[in-house]
Amino acid sequence: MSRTTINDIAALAGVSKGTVSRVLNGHPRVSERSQEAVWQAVTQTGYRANVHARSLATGRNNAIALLIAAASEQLFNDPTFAELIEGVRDGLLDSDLSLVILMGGSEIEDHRTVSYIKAGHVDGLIHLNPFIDDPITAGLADSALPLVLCGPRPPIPLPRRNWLVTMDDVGGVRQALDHLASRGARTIAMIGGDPRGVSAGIRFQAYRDWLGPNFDPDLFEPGDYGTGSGNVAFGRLPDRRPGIDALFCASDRMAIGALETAYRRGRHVPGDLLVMGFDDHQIAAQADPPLSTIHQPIREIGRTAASTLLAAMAGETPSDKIFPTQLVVRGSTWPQSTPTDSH
Amino acid sequence: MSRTTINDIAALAGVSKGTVSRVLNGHPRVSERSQEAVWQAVTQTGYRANVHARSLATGRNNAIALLIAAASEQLFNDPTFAELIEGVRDGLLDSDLSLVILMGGSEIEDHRTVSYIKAGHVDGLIHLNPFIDDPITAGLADSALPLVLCGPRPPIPLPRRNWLVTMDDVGGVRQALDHLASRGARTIAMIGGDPRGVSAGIRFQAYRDWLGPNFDPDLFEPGDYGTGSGNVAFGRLPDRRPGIDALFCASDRMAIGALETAYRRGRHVPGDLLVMGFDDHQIAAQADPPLSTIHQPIREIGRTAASTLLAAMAGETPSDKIFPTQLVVRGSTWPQSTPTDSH
DNA sequence: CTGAAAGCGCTTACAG
DNA sequence: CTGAAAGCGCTTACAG
Repeated sequence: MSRTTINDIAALAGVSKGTVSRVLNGHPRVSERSQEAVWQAVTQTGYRANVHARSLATGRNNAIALLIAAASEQLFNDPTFAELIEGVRDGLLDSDLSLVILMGGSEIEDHRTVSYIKAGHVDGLIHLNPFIDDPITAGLADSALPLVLCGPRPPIPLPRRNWLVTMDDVGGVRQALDHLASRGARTIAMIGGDPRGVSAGIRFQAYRDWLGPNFDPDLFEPGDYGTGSGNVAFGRLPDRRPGIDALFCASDRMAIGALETAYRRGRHVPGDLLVMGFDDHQIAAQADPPLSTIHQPIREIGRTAASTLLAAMAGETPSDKIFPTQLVVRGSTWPQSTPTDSH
Repeated sequence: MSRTTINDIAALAGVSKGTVSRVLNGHPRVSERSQEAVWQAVTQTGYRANVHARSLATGRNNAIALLIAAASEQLFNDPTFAELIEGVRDGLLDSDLSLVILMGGSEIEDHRTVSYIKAGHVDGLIHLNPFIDDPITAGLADSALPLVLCGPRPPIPLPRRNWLVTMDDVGGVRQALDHLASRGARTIAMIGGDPRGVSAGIRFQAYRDWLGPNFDPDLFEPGDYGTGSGNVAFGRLPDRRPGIDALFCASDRMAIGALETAYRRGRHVPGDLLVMGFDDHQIAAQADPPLSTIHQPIREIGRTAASTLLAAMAGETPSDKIFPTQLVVRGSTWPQSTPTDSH
């Protein structure tokens, strides 16, 4: 009934437990004979090393944590996260590290997450969406663990060893606005992202800078990246500021919400309103009309975050990675196409 | 630089490490004097016990795993999961167990998840959405760990010690269909849920049983719980089977997709089509018209799953819990209300 | 109430 | 190539 241990294997294989350990860890100088005997005993018994004993002996955990600032419904509604997580898992696939997902949100949960990490459960960290004043990140300020941020650096102290793997927010915003301008837009409004996140502020600033003297606070409405907030925001903008002929949204989902509201209000896209999203999720291509947007290589960001962390944990010194975005033009800014249901 | 250990605390407090351990674990018989000295030393140094040493000594992990069959985009689009997870976290809040989230999907990931559990990282399991032929559950068939299923029992061998915490699928379906009938529906179509999951089959069967001799395969269309699949499914149903005057969807999101398609096709809800969802998410109340639906106490299911597991881990023998559902009537089946935008 | 000691199951220099 | 032994940092009977 009691679990088989390395001693059982040693006895079965007729070697010392030191040799068992060497075989299990792929140590270079072990005789064929020993190897065979050990593997035979291992498969026969279904033996698995006790991870705690191993960690205690080596000081390593073979686990990394995926940090998520808050587990709101919004988060779970956001395809970006699903893709980012998939990417990270991809990047970990041929390491044997396990991935522990930790979420903040309430004070208790933030505290618990920080505790878990400080208790030494993991060897490295990937933070998916640091907030501006992120309590988890803040709680780790004096940690020696390597941290990879998927997003811009928040303005608070970080662990000493940290890296950035993200995409070029500012460049993406410019691509969108340049494109709208090239399509003849004169008055471009913006619906921004969740202001708790760092990138929402950066995208807003990029928009403001691009407009320069033409910037008008009435042209901007904050959102939370979700469809509903796009609906609401575009319900307000045109009343407050007439003459809007183009709309740039910080996420595809908000753009789709806005599209819906525009439709209900009888505004024709792209006929009398150009609309752009940001993300290039599946939903963008499926929208009616199909949504022009800024493509970000989310999955690759996730993968790269993982490989960067692996490198850092191996003692290398990887570099930050900022991926370029890419303009994707579809019906919502494409005057030629007249979207119809039939045909 | 090296981490403080129990020995450092013992030295600082002037007691043996046995006493330190007793204080830390709240052992009943320790002198005030020792307690104070130890806590003082602990706070002064910021000491935290090494979890691996502790686990090795006690044989316990103080961690449980939350299993998710597959991390598709659909999953992350589903508010049910967010709520369920929140509920579980709620239920764990005043234990000091940590929650490790493990996901399956590909073969590698399923294997990895099973491995992680078998390697002895956790003391208990909560499975959020067992599939009919769930590879993770199957991999754990001979496990001695307690398992709580949030959903119906899949037709494959489970760990010996398992419990169900879920809601009454069949009752919910009947409530919906009875309600539609009471509103005068004659020909009720259904859009079903993700057929990989166990409850989708049960809901379909309940629908079929309810219709009895009136059941017609052409009235049923499978979906995946997501909005898009509601759109698609309701795009097909009326063409294939004229005369449909009511639609029951296995999720609110599919119902909203169907509502959209109905709107575009000029069908008036509830005037010439009654529509019901299932879940009672926020989005149901916000839909246009507001969606009648079947309320399930998701958050409480999550909380109860956690407390049931805690009880099982403490050696008690909790009972299964099947929560009743509740009918929620709104505009989509409420003939009196004529939804309009402007008041 | 508390100390000394054994033990949890591994890994890894150290000799040979 | 390999065994014997020390050590990782805790917990917990066992005495006292």
